[in-house]
Amino acid sequence: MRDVKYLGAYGMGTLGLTDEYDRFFDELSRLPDINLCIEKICSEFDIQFVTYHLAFHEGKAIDSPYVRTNYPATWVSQYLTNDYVEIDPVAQSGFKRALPCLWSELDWSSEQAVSFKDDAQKHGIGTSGYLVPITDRRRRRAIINFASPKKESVWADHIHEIKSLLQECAEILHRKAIVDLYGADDEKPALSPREIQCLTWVAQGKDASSIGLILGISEHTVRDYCKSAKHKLGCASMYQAIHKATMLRIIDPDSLND
Amino acid sequence: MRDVKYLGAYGMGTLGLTDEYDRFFDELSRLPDINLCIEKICSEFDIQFVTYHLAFHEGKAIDSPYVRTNYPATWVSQYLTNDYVEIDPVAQSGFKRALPCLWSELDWSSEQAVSFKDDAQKHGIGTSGYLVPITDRRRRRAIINFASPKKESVWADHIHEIKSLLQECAEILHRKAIVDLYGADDEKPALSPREIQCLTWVAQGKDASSIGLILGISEHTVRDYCKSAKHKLGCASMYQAIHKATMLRIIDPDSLND
DNA sequence: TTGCTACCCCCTAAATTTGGGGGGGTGAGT
DNA sequence: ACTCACCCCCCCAAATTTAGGGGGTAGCAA
Repeated sequence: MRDVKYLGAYGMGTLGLTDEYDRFFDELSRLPDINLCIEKICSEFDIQFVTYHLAFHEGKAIDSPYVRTNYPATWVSQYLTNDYVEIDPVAQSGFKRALPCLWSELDWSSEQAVSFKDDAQKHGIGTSGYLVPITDRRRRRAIINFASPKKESVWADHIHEIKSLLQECAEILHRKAIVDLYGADDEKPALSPREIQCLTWVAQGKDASSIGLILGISEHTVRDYCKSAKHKLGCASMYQAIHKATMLRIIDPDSLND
Repeated sequence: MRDVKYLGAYGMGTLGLTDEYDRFFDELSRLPDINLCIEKICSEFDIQFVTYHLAFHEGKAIDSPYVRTNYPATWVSQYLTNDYVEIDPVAQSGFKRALPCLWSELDWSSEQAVSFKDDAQKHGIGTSGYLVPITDRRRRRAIINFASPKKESVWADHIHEIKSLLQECAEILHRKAIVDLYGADDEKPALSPREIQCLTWVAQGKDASSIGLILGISEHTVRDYCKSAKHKLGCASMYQAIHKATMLRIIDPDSLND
């Protein structure tokens, strides 16, 4: 492993940090395979396991998360065939929250979470980890996890120094995954927040005037947002727009609780 | 392994066969765990691997197929982290077709399929297998696979004798999975074929009169189906009904090609 | 036989959506 | 200074949906 320097680590913001690593990130971006990226990240930052997990494929008929990891196969298999994604606090909150955090900051109190943690340890997964959630402009959600056998206190310090670097790594992984899945980086319909809100309320069964009241805007405006959303999605009717937005998971009732 | 008798196997229909196995199926149904069922099925019918795979959880935020298998962990992991579900001819056609078939009857000609098959063999999966797809009344789709290292010709004969027994096993596995996931066996909204058709066309952006033409019924009737579907789904508006039906995967554009 | 339910089919008046137009305003990026 | 995307508001005629009201059949169970 080459010598690592963490300069300007304390609250310096992204620029000071990533400048030093421009070359590293550049090389990382050029790797042909996410698995290679994962290896490179591990050796660069003294991390044991890195996992990239995209919540869903858009509109696929078969549920299959996009997962890339260097976890041992036994653990991957165990995780899948026990539906641990429903239990794992890291996945559960990771796909909801917006900010990165240490695994230790999450809620591990439930009985299920405890036995999950035990099982993870049995499979050689350390209890120290760092979670970076990503929501891109097309509302795809992914979580990137960095895991280590280090003691929590040591790990927390380590993370504190490299958190913005890991954020950058996470974003690179996500970009690569998107390219892998969809070819180009992006292009498609990106609805505005208001459009999404209106569509979501419509999908909840509200009519334009109620939505106007809820959002504190005119019902005409609500209709305008629906109209533009429909156009952006390239749909012939609002029904189709609702269907498509649901398939693309643009409509997400959870977001109404914000 | 206890002595197995396959009587009345040739075109006898289900009754003659399953009667002999009433007790076996009864015991199978009572097992507390799908994995135990899988073991029992393997030893009863001289099968190496059994896999149960439900295509999706209804309306979950995170894609996670429900999989239960006795495949080796390395293969499960490999399958997941290489998105083999997108390649595997068994999964691809299994989630579309209605009738069981031998793996050998599927299309393995593509380059991807060939390398997939090679990789499977490297992980100890034989090339002989039998696929049983299931679509239940709530339109959930599952595939159940029975795999063996036997030679194809021997395997085909073996399957020919026990196919209706395996069908029954598949259905038991599915019922157990549904109980596992949703507690009770079933209850929810079951839309009529016409209702589903209308909803699906609406979600494609068609209006009532076009749908009437397509289905060869009056546009009024189309509206009636939409109305009753909306009521069955307990929705306030058709938009909500489209959203819910999409989440529940009742709307499935694939079905329009039938 | 009755009664029930699920499916299938049609109609009309009232309400709503659609698709077109017209105005504003802000902030970010070039 | 410009464009562009977002945000916000309004109007109107035509088309569509909604929510009632009618029918009918077939199957199943009491």
